[in-house]
Amino acid sequence: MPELPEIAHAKKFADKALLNKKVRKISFGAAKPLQAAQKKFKEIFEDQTFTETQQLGKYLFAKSDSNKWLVLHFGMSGKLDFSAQPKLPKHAIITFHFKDDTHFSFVCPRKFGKVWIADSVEKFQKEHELGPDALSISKKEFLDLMEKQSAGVKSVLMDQHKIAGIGNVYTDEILFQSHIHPKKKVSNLSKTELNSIHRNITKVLKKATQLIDEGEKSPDNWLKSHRDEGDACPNCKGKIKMIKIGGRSTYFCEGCQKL
DNA sequence: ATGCGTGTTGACTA
DNA sequence: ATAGTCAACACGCA
Repeated sequence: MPELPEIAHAKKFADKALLNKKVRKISFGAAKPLQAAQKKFKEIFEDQTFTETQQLGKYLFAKSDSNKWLVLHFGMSGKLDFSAQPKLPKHAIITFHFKDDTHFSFVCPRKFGKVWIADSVEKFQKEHELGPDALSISKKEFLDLMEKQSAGVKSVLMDQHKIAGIGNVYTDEILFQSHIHPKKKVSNLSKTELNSIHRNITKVLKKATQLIDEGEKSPDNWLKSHRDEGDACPNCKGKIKMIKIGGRSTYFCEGCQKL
């Protein structure tokens, strides 16, 4: 589920399913994702009410009346669930039960996700050395940041310490729409190319969020709809290539994306 | 049935 | 500084 657009959608889901309801009880599943003791979660969030959510990149925050924040990172397989069924979803890591017997769960089959308790979003961001949210970064900030980078452009865009929120799939999409090869060194990018990347970060992430909210799939002219080696490039009809960058499957079009 | 490769995450090692 | 490995599970395919 887990890049900025998916988390933005999850935030809206949490606004409806979690906020402004008194938490009567909390239950737990696998322990690995929990970054504090079960007892702590109970002490801080039971008999309290969540009143607001925030997002920073791939992280979702929910503030409780106890003045502490619940922080969720979705890993590769995290999702939110809300239901009135007595049976909890499979792989529920932490579940908040309400008075009317409904419950809200953070579900994470592969257990790469994490759940923290934090004092504030700002403090969490600082402690975890997270960069600015990909949708809040201005063109000037972006250009200043990129000026200091020398690595390949995909690696830089995916680095959460530099910009928070862009993952494997949307990095490929942003570079595809910017007509830039994922291995091109940031130091070799022209001003025009940097501007194009910044514009496409905003464009792709906003559009993707809107599509997810509406339950629509990605447009056919997006690379995201063609993440398959040998598939036809929606631009030039050439063959989509797959290479590995930092261990991640990277899809791109050799014809459209030049080094 | 059985086993293998793959994948939207990040942290760590060399 | 970049590449490789790992973590844990579901799924598709041979």
